[in-house]
Amino acid sequence: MNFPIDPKSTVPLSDQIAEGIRFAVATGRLAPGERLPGVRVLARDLLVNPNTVAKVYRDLEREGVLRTRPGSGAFVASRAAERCRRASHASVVSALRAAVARGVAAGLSGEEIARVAHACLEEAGVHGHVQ
Amino acid sequence: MNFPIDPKSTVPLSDQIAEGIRFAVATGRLAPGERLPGVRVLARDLLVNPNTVAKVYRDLEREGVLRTRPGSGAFVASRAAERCRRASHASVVSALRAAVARGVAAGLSGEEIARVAHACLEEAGVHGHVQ
Amino acid sequence: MNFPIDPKSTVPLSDQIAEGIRFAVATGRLAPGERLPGVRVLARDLLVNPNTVAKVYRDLEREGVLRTRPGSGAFVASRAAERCRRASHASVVSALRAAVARGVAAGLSGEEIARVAHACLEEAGVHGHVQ
Amino acid sequence: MNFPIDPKSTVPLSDQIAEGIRFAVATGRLAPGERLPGVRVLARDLLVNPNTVAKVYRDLEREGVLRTRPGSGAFVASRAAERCRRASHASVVSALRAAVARGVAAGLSGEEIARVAHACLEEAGVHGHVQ
DNA sequence: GTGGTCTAGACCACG
DNA sequence: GTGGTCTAGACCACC
Repeated sequence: MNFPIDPKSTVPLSDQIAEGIRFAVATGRLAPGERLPGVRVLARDLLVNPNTVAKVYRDLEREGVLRTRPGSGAFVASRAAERCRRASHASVVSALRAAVARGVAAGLSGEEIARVAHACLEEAGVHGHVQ
Repeated sequence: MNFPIDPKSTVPLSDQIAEGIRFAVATGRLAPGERLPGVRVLARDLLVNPNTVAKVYRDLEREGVLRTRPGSGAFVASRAAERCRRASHASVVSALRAAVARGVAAGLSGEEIARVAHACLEEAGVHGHVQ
Repeated sequence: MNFPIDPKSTVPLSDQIAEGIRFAVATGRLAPGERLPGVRVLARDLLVNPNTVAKVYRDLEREGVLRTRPGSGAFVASRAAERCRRASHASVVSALRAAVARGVAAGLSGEEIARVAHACLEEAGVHGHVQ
Repeated sequence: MNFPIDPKSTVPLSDQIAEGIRFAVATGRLAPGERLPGVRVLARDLLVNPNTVAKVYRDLEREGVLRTRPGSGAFVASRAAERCRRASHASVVSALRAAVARGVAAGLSGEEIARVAHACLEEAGVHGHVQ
């Protein structure tokens, strides 16, 4: 349960945190049935207000990703992995689409955008090839 | 002066409009010295409140992209092109970097991310190659 | 008819120009009966829109400082000198009072304010003494 | 957080409020780290619209005088005191310089200007000596 | 017509 | 409760 949060981003903290959790579930870093850190603990880890984390847990419960049992905490729902994989993939696609669109708007050619994307991949250490 | 605005995005309208103008300047679609549409005109075009556009003009003036002369209009500053090119490029790079990071967080391999990026490029019609 | 104008000041251009004329009349640099430069001429000199100068002439006429004769220009009114002296003195006093008040608000002591005032006088080359 | 506001002045309310805050910080009446009154509270105190105060806070944040934390309030930045002292001093000097220049333009001698300045100091109760 | 400022009041995310 | 953004509409000085 360690993911980066950007308080200055325009995307709401709660959305960022929810995505972080969805991704952790999607990749198996949080297994179905596993217990999440308590609201206060996670809030302190992320330097965020407990209310914000509580809202995230509530939202994810409604989304079917978590099940919260009052008094004993929040747990990854049994069917959550597949659901999160789909959501994560869609979110990545839309982020890439937006980034590419931004490059186009900035007047970059496809080659230039591809070159930048390549650099980003290398920088991330995942070694995709962009020619 | 035609760029898309998404009122439902979490990024503020004023930021979107400012970026649209920066991009237009960066690509030369708005030349140094050229006059921008009036606050009320652009506001009507973008289906936005005049105050929002006014704020954008004011911010871009402080940023050195525009020179605004009350009573006569807002104009692209002489040194704006290079400044905007740098800003635009930086903004594209950071968007791509964030998108790739998101892909990594979602557990995608470099190849998968590259494949998606390729698809986005094709979809955008700029035909960069991502293998 | 040469006085400085600051387009970026919050005080309206027309007020600044009107004051410049009042001061010129008060000091005799514009004598009663003398003809002022034409609206367009003064506007070009001051890098200002003719409408603005026209408004100033109108205002000063209503104030009794000028008399405009359609077709032949604007002239300093006969009783204008004394009137302008009074107005100028009042304006100087209020400017000084405001400046001192600002110094007090900034937490400066009377001695510090006096020292700064002294420096300003010397800088202006009029050699008043501030101890 | 008590300073006078003049709604009839040509200088914008927001500028007046910003200066009031800068002065308070410069004189230590507002210490680094201290929390400012909420936007709505200060607005009510000054008989001004909350948006106006919000604009001031935003501008002062950009200026590095405040650090604003959405949801918890606006705070005096740690390095703000020195910055404000400089800004305040500059503002006082320029006001005095302008007032003296005005006196010179009005045809007053250095002695006359100094006498008026003296009177203003006494009137302000700070007892600087202007001879 | 232009931009600049201000008011009034709404919604949102966050503490 | 906090600040941030947006809408709606007003007045002003200037072109």
